[in-house]
Amino acid sequence: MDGHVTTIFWLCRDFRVADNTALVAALKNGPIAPVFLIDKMLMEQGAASRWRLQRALAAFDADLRRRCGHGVLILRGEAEDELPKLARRISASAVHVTDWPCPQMRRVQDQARKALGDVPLLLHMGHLLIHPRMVHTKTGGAYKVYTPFARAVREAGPDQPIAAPRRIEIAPDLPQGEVLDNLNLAPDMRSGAAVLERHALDPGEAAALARLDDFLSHAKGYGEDRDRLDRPATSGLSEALAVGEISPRTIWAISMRRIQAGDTAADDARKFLSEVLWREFAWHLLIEFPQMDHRPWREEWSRFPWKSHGAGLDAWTQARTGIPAVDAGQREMRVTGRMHNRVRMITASYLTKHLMIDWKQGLRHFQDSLTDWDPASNAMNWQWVAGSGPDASPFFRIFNPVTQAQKFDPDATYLKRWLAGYRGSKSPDAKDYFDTLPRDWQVPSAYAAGDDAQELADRRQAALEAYAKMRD
DNA sequence: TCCCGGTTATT
DNA sequence: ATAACCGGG
Repeated sequence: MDGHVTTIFWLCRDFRVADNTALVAALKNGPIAPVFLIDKMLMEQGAASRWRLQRALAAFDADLRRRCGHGVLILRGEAEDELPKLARRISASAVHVTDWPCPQMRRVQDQARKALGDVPLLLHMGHLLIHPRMVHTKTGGAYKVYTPFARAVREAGPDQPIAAPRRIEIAPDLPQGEVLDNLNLAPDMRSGAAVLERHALDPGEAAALARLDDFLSHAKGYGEDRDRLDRPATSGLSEALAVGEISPRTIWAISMRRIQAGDTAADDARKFLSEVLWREFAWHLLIEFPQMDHRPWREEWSRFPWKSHGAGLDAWTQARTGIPAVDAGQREMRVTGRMHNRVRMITASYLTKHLMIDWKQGLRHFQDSLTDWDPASNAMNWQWVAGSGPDASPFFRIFNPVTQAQKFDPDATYLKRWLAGYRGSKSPDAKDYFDTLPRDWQVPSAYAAGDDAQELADRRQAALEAYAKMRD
């Protein structure tokens, strides 16, 4: 041993230098080969989130070049092939990976580990606030309810984030990889990248930190305003968290510091942290129950008579249900890649309860359309809305999409923003939507207030009856 | 992180 | 007349 051992730093998520335990561990013994893989798993994830991930990769690559003059080695291929090949070529002693603890990634890691043989694959958990094995009930099981889970995490106290490495040394003689500027990881994106681009938030680690700082400086009112469709009260950090441009530990530490210093609205900042804990809860559930994205968490829900396809689903995905809040939300998502959180609940409730269509169909549509797609949050929240998840709302909690809009968007600002022509709206965002439309899509010609009340009531009644029957 | 229809309290 | 509250689903 000469004291300088080359290791592979396999970048999967967590595109950042701060609080990156995999990066620090890889650098400990010598130079690194920072590698990102364009593999089957990546190309099978949703188009919008893949588009967003490419931006995260580009930002990280630029940051790395600034710091050490060398970017990320981008290889096309499967981990089980590419990692052993690279390890042999540069005589790497180990592979350190930024873990992404979802079932798809676990399969990729297992195959890579086998193929790597004597070269160990070392997982570093930077995607979560706290390791799942550190949080369990008194009887040793996983938490199944949010509130005690959140209390347990708060009491355990998340670890402090670790500093960015001072110096990043890159291994010599790396092979030639893909050229970042030539990559188009999301050629299949339905709305087209040009529209999304116009509405995109800045990618990258520095932008995420700046957004957190700015949010905490204006957090007052977040607790109530976060539900308002017409007020920009949220942190806007969901994309950055999904790709790991900022770590939940960093969010936790900075928020707590500012709460203690009296430098932010404490109750609102704490409410924000409780939302970060919902994300955490979703990941712990997915790790405990890997079938979370395709099997009902409560077994009895496999008996529910979901419809799995049909005209209702097309109307829902194509923003032509005729229900203003539902269509507006779908248009917002199509144009920006994001959807207001409450509108996610409203549209999801309408799909599962009024249309009685299987939540897995909605999960798939969101997975393909959201730039902040997160496998754990998406699965948990769909099951929550459908009624089959832990902490689930009982099925009879059916959102009324009309009264929800009246309550959380009293002046119809949000609806006018996304529905061209709605109450005379001429919003540019609403017009952007038409740029994304395939020729064969129809657009509702008008939204008449009140016409849908009876139909909503009838559909609600039908869903309640199906629920009662399921429970017999 | 609900809806709805009811009752009671407040103007 | 309407807001605020309540209980059952």
